[in-house]
Parts: sequence; structure tokens; C-alpha cells
Amino acid sequence: MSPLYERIYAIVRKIPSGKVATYGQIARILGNPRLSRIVGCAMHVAPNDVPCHRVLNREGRLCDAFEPLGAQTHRLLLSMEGVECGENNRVDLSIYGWSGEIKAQRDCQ
DNA sequence: AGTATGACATAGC
DNA sequence: AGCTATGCCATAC
Repeated sequence: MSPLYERIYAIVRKIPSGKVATYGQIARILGNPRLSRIVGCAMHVAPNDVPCHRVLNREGRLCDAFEPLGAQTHRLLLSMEGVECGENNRVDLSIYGWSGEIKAQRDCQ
């Protein structure tokens, strides 16, 4: 497992329940905003202890390829965590967006 | 082993 | 302000 992946998983695990983060944010924490794709790829192979359902794209929406569980389960998971998702599985990032990235950055440093 | 593509985002035009 | 082009690393073929 690449150290980069470990870092990604570590960050994703730090996302508190009820909050959501974007690939770009995570990539920024990693040091390169353009690693967003890698983050996605990492999520694809992410172990079950990683809350990949809290990671959304820039639109505040998870792609239709939420693999093992499906988009439906994704919405359910977020609902259980107190995140209101719209009809299109849309999440308001201005409300549920994870503001702890700075803290994570500090922690990472 | 090399090429192509991908759970995305940013920058330039 | 919206669209096109480019970048990044890993996985798949």
C-alpha cells in the first residue's frame, strides 16, 4: 500500500460524523490539489473502516459508482449521520462541508 | 512493460 | 461566468 493511500485513509477517517468532505479538500491536505483523482481511486479500494460515503465531489454529490453498497445505501448512510440529502443525492456543502481541514493540515504537519 | 482510463479539480480562455 | 484543456497517481488491460 502506498504511503499516499495511507495518508488519504487517515484523513478520511478524521472526517467527523455528520460532515462531508470533497476530493479536492483531501487532495489539498495531501499537498497537491490535483491528486483528487487518486483520492477517488483510493476510495474505490478503500477498506470498510474508511467512511468513503463522507467523501463527495465538488458538486456535493457522490458519483453513481458507489460500488459495494450503491447510491441508495449511500444516501441512507448520510441520513443516519444526520446529513440531509436532496432528491438527487445532493448535499449542501455550505452546511455540511467539513471545516476541519485546517486542523487536519496542522495535525498532518 | 506501455498505454489508456478513471469515485475529480483547477486554471486559462 | 461557463467551457476547454491540462495535471496528477494508480489500476486495468
